[in-house]
Amino acid sequence: MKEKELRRSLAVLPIGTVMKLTNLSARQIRYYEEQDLIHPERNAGNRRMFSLNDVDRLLEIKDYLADGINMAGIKAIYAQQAQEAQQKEADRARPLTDNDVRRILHDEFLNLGGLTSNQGPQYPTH
DNA sequence: ATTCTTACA
DNA sequence: TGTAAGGA
Repeated sequence: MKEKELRRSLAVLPIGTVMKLTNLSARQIRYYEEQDLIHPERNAGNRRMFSLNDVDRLLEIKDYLADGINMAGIKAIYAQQAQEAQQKEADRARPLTDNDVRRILHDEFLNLGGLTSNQGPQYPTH
């Protein structure tokens, strides 16, 4: 199921198409790029080329804005998501250490006592 | 015809 | 954010 993501990442849409797909003005789209909320590629003629992921991202940005969130807020959201993604990536490559096991066992002990309510930190499964 | 950058009676 | 100007 990785061919799909590859296609969604292909930058094949000119700004005019993206404008119709998102109902955003070229001005707004370029401004969001300036704010590093999106990173469309450039073709040989310096024309911006967007991927389907870029379009989704723009629609997402539009929703956040409609909910009253400002540029800084949106940047913060994506910054955090990027951070969580990196954390997940880090856990993927690092096998559990003895300390990890101890911590996991300790946390489970607390959960059994009903001392906590929600999910605590997640650990690699293999 | 489209899109790009820069700038603001 | 819109829009005009001047080039690609």
